[in-house]
Amino acid sequence: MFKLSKKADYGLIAMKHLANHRQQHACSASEIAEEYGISATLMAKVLQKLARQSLVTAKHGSTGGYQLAKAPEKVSALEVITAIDGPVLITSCVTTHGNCDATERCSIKEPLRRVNESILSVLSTVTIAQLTEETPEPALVELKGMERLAVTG
Amino acid sequence: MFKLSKKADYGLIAMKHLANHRQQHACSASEIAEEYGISATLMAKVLQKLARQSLVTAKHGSTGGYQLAKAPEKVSALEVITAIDGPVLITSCVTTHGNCDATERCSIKEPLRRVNESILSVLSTVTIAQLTEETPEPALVELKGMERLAVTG
DNA sequence: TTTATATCCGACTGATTTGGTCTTACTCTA
DNA sequence: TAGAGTAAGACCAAATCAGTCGGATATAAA
Repeated sequence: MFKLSKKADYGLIAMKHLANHRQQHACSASEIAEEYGISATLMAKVLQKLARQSLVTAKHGSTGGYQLAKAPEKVSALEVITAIDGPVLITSCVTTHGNCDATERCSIKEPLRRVNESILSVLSTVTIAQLTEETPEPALVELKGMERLAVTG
Repeated sequence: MFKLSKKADYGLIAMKHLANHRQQHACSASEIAEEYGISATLMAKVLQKLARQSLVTAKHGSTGGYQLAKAPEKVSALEVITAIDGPVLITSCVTTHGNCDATERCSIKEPLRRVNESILSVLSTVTIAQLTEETPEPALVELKGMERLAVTG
């Protein structure tokens, strides 16, 4: 398939929640989990990963919880996704070091890499602050040559 | 994760191969499979799916094989991918009918749907004909507001 | 200092998906 | 008619993923 893992989903939801409660107290994992009907331990695990990548700060102790480490306008969706799922690579051929077992034979590696970069750009353009239902801007990207093709999906 | 299935990969490779041998005879599944070091039966399966979606035409008999049903400039990568893997949906929340189990609580459904559409646009812009190593155009898409953010990946 | 609360971390399990194979039937060409 | 090839579905094994559990650690309050 071609989709985010549920953990990445939860990560985005959590980040959005923290952004909304930025001014207030730190939010505990169970508090966020309860609000969206997600297992508390699973949400904790997701938040731990985000903390390890310094996207959120964890505060220990009885009044502890999580808070955003940066302003929500400074955090992209891509950062959250890679923090949880690792690097975003659309094909097995396109790895970080750029090789697959059929490097010489595979004829579409380079063009797919470019497609991959385009998708990275889309994801890095979207910030946590923009993840609201009432985003004013309807289109996030404008495609070159879009008039040639209609979106078939 | 966030990547294409190998079958979709193989589908793109096969389509590209058929595009390159367009003028010549029809290519059998085993011929393509051998060239790229892929199992023949697996490649056959992939090609069968493509044939069912009318992306390629199958010719039976001893001189049979597969041929492109349309010009390579008229077939987008998105068509090939959806033919093999089904509809492209980046999150579990974003389904074709548009619901998940936490519809009311989930606060990022609509923005993610827009991100999804952007990715669909990217994939639908790329054609089989463009899947060559020596594509003249370096950038496939141009992003609105890209100057605000650098690609972190 | 003790106790309660909360995060942290790694190991573990069960279910789902996916890559890949095999078998059988069908279709066309020579 | 025989051979080459496709068509289609069942089938298996490996990898991945969602979600859980338990213990360790750090903080705050009594």
